[in-house]
Amino acid sequence: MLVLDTPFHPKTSAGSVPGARLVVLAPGIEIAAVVSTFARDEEIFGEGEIARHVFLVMNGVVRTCRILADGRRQIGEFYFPGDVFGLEPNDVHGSSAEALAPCAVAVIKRAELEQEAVRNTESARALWELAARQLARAQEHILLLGRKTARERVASLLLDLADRGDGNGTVRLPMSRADMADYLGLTIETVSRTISELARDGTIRLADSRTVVIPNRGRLVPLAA
Amino acid sequence: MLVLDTPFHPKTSAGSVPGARLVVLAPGIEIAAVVSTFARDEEIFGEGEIARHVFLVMNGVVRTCRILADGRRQIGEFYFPGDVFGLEPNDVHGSSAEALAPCAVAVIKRAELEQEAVRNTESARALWELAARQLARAQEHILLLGRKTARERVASLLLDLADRGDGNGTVRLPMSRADMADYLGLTIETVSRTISELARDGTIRLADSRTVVIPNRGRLVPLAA
DNA sequence: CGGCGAATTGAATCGTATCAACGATGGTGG
DNA sequence: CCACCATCGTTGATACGATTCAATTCGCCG
Repeated sequence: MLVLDTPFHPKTSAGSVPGARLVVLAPGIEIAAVVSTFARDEEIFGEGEIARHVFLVMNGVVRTCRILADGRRQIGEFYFPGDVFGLEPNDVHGSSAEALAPCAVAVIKRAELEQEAVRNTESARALWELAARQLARAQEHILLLGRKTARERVASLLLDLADRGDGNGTVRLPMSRADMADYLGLTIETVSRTISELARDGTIRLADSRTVVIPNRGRLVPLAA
Repeated sequence: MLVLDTPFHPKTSAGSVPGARLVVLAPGIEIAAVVSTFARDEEIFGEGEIARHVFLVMNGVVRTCRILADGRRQIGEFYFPGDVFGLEPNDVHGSSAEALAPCAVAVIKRAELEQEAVRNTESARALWELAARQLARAQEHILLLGRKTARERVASLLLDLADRGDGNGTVRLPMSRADMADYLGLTIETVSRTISELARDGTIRLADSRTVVIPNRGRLVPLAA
């Protein structure tokens, strides 16, 4: 369940929302939010819950999941600091969201956001761009799941993580092999084997199981397509 | 290539756009558009082209595709009359779009649409909902591609098509087995075999290869999960 | 040091792809 | 109008990539 009254000391007061601060949802949208923290694997919202809020990752990492009746799980997306999640067209969340690692999340009231979009044209536009950008990422994910081999999927994820990290050639994997597998539509074992193969090739190097060094990005790129 | 000056006799004149009519992009967005027609397999826009327009299917069916260097193809979505496609966060189309069957498409200038969103708050909201709804469909597609078996994928598609069609139990498949395969992340042969199996079970009946009768929807639903 | 979850590795199995042949369908031109 | 050809769909045999099941190993925390 979502905890809104987590202890928190605001830097700024936003007036209308008690205990709130202002956060930058996107270039051009500054809005009142309450920051909540979540422990590893804690649920932020569940599939089917009423979507009263939109969320912004402050730090840590979040995953969204869908689960089939027999337990098969698919991760829709990983969200890093600065990313927005929980945008919904309906009033119900289509996926659940969980903290991959301990994290802080800005919780924005949907009603608040919609008012902001009405007040400010720039905000409305930024909001649309946010949704459209996520759609573009989803299309990339669809291509990966529909048509790429295990090796290509793993290479694609590593490159994506590298691009989202701090430019140097070292990628810290914030998620377990299980999370990678459920994102990539594979099993834990296949992900593990594939990473081992890439390391044996010399395409990557494993400092430890969660730290990948990419000595030559140009060598990994063709493997991702 | 996109043909904007296709011969067309407008029902209404929209003033600012010559040869244009007004179309309903979504409940609450009425906007000027020029209707263009496309032959089967004709490209409406290509991957990487500047995204100057947004499109509304008037009749016929459209598919969006991504192609890998070696020719592997993934269909992102099928669009039916009333559906909007070509929404892009960047200024470049991330997929190509082609007419699955001969079709008529309303072509809306992006600039025009953005002006409308600025003028009218309702339009801005509807535009956001459009993007978010497509995102929800993409998430469903991701679950299908990442975690469902061939049988579940085919069953899911048939149900989806049934729900989008005219309520009775007969579904006309507007696309080839190849298109179904590229949407479902399978091969033509697997799609064909799976449909044959469902027919052998009695779950569906094939009037002809493009016409599926679903005598008992309740029997197909559990097969889709 | 012991124990527990995460990750790796190996062997056997299974689902889907691939390769190949054949049948059905529809459009075209003689 | 019908024969022809191209395309689409179906079906069978085989191959292969990823999964499953099982056994260690690694890393971390008590």
